[in-house]
Amino acid sequence: MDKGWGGLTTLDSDSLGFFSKKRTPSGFLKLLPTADVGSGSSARMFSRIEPPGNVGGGHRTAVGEVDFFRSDGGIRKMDNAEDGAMSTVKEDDRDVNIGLHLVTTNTARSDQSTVDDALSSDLEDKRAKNELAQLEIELGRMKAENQRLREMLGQVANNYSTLQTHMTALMQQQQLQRRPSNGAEGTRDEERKVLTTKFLDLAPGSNGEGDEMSNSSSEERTRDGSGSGRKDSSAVARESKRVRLESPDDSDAPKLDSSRGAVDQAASSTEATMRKARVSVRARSEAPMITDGCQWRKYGQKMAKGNPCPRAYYRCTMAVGCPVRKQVQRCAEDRSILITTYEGNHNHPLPPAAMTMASTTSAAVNMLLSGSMSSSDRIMNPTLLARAILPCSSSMATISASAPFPTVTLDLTQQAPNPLQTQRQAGQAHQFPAPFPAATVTPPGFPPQNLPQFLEQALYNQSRFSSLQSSKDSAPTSRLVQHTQQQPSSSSFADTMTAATAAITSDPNFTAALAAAISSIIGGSGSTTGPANPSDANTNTSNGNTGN
DNA sequence: CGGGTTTGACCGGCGC
DNA sequence: GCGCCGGTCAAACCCG
Repeated sequence: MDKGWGGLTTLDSDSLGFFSKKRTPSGFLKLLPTADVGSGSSARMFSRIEPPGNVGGGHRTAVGEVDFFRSDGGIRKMDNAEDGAMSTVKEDDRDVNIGLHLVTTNTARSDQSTVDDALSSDLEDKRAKNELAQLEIELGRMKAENQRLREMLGQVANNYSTLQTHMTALMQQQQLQRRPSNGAEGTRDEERKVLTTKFLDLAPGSNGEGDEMSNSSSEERTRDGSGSGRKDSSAVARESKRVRLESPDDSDAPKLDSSRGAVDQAASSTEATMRKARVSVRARSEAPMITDGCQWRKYGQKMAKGNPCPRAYYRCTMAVGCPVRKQVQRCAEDRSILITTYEGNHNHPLPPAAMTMASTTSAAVNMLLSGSMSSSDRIMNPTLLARAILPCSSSMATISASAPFPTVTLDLTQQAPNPLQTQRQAGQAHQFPAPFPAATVTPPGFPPQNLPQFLEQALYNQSRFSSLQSSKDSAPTSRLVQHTQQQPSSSSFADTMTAATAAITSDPNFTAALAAAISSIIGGSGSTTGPANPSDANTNTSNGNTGN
């Protein structure tokens, strides 16, 4: 099972947990393939659990002790149902979504005992083979179903993320309008005007231009390059040409939810700019590449001028024709800092683990690159932007004017000034609604309910880092989890934020995890999927790079 | 054997 | 026009 599916794996494991016991005190239980009950329903995962001896279907089953069966109307319990294991998955000629029969095999039948003894060895072999075959079949079916559920959940998360992005942007805008202007801000207005003009020159078409964009990413790219009047780089020009050749209609790429319609339209104005813009994430990490939930294939490496460390080029391989590229390079001044620059827009769903943080951070990215946040605030209030991106961190977001593309730099390497200030900032920050539905299953071994779920997810990512490290470093590195577990269950959101901030700033790996989460959404306001690259395993960073 | 990485070659933009 | 530079390609290589 894919390990990169943090959120979904937990969901699956939870769902499967009930089915995971293959034995009862009295005998085997088996998962059998679901009968053909159609497709498209997440509830159609398992059909029945049956004793191995009944595989052939002709074996009379003992009295069933418990027999849950869910038809369209719900679950009913059939006590002492005879022949329960072979109960059809149809009921009243209607397909049944889930049938779960728990039938024990502890009753020996005296009338068949002699025959059974004589044929016991053959039967055992056949049973073993049948069981193996059935398990393999079921495994395959479950994998397929699992994948389908993941896609569905990813789509739901996508839709949720997009909606939340817009809502957060609106909230941010309202807060800005309500904020009374003081003297200090007045002095900054002049700077704002200058830099606003500068930024607008860098990122044209953030509002009206995108409305005319087509749905084709390649077309958007091409038109973006030529229509803006700016001279685009050759890379983008060739890129658009190649993308058009590789996937002229994106038919190969997994489609997002077809019902996105309105949301897509609302977001289309920002996507064009986001696709052109780059987002650079600076994070301390000893690993060669931060884990961001996507799969990347390295396609080149160059020595960049002015940096003794090579720059590696990656492209997203989670979907055919995904245009997203990223560059990974260490900072020349501080080689413990990993600079990851993302470009492009995913054309496939994002993994839920990344989507959780993504839904939080995409708001700021959208604010930065769309018109929902005024340009002046984008430029001159990086702290606000950073808080929008990471409400609990002291990260800074800056915009580079010298880069060929508008480049947002998220610096996750800086430390929180002090706890009080952090708390105050956290209090001012929006209380983002949990980006994931409350029904999301908490990952195993994870702090329960109280922590805001995006932090929870981030911590879960961190736990993944830790688990990866644990192969090298035997000491469990669940420091952050311990921090959060120390929080009183009734603590307020701000208190939790403060503690989380302390945890964040004290652990470089967590910084990297946050960077990874952020980066997973960069270039895509929507979407994607996939296991983390196994090679992305972070190395041990317990050397205290953050200087704490 | 398939997929990922490495690495030299190639291409286009840009500055002089 | 030339050289530098960033970015990409693709054959060779590596690895599980």
